[in-house]
Amino acid sequence: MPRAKYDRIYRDLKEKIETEFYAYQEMLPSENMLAAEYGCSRNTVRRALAELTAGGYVQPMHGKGVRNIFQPIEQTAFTVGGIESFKESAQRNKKQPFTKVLQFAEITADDKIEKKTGFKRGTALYYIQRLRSLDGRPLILDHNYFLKDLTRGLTPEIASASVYDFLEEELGLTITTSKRTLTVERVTQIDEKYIDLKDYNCMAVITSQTYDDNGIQFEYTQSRHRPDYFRFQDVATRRRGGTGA
Amino acid sequence: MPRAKYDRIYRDLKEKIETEFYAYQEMLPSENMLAAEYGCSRNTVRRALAELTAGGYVQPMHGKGVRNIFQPIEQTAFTVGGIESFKESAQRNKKQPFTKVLQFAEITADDKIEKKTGFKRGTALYYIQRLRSLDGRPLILDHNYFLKDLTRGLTPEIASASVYDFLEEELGLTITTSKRTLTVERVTQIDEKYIDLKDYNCMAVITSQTYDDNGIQFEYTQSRHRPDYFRFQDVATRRRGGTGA
DNA sequence: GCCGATTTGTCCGTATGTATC
DNA sequence: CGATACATACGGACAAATCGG
Repeated sequence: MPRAKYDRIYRDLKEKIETEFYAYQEMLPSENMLAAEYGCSRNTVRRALAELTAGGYVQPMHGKGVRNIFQPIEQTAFTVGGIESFKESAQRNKKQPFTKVLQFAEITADDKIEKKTGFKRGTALYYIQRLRSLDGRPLILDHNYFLKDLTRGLTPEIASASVYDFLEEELGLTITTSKRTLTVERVTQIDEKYIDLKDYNCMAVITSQTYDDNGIQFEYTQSRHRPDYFRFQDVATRRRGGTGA
Repeated sequence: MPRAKYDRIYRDLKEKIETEFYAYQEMLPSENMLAAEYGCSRNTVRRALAELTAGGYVQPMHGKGVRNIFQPIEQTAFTVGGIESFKESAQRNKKQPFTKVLQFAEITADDKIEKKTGFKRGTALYYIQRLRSLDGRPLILDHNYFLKDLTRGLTPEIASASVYDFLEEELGLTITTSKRTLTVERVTQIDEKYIDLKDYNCMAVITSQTYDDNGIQFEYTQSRHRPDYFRFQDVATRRRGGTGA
């Protein structure tokens, strides 16, 4: 698939920022310069810059220019960022991933599951429980609920490889947005059974509802991380007034 | 301050979504309809919709329309979202805030502080330690480092009221972006001294570097939350290919 | 302080592509 | 196939902020 022009510009600038072609705190060329350089309109450059801004790479300053504010981070822990499969995250963190499927079942949502996951009572689901290891060390316990209608054909084999690869490449599902909530919860017996927690008595927990490009929620996941190997990153921009986002 | 047109449209649509004028999973009017309705160009509508999309309110579907995917969340814990002062967060969570200043000092950054906060050695800083309570219950311990150059005039009195109000309204500072990292850390003696942790032996920790509109980092904060009253929310959108953001 | 050049911010109208129905 | 809807891209206009002379 040929990429959109703004996306190529975005990637090119991102690369230049990450490799410090532009230094930290340095000004990028003006929008007009970039437009000339890339042979496109100013609007197209602005679109690429907007995405860099949202990602915390640059900071536009009215009347002055656009400043590079990207600083590389040290990667000691397992860093969670955008919507990624475990395999992709492991790759980005340069760790060897391994997945063990602990449970694989087809279930029907009851009232309790509806309240928890958002799937209506009576909906057919796959329920998967997996233990994730990085460099041989078990760190994450995943509980997944997948909407069977949209993920038909899931098997334990796929669950131990990559569900997202299967959904996107085999089923042609387009994963779009994910609403995530991060909390800290007490360890459960299952946590203790599979993960070496030292003396920690709690886990970092990410619960997420993920939607496809039709706006249909096809996944609910609770991902329980060993606390000392967990790190979540985020860039926020300030919105004044209103009720707040 | 007169608001931009796209911002008024954004707020209006957000309001209509939150009050369920548009039902969950309902289609919004088409972009052309909205443009006609608001008396603006389609581009302006698209800008408002883009922000709603980024906030997880709607999901645009190529060739079909724009779907409302907003679901209100229950607010049992203290929910952290965008860049907000403690006062603003408390308001949004409908709790009574109270702040006790435990320490207030003017310091100079040394190597250790530089490594931790990103402020260069030799930089003049304010260091503030505060205990935050909601509805009379102490829940959060904040350690702030403010760049003195940009926050001159800070006092313990301001620290117990609202630093952000002071910075924005008195000093005219414009707070723009914040890079945040979320981890789970062991409790410290200070945590235990001020916060009733039951038998929890860890805290939810948000560290953030905050920038003004000149791209200057003026704040480094470590915010330590009692785990059972902590909740962090986020909406992510999927980016395929590349190295991943 | 003023003026003009530069730069980002907002908004418009239009054209074309692509997906859905 | 045609109508509708979102996606991308262009070019232009003007506003607002900044900076140098």
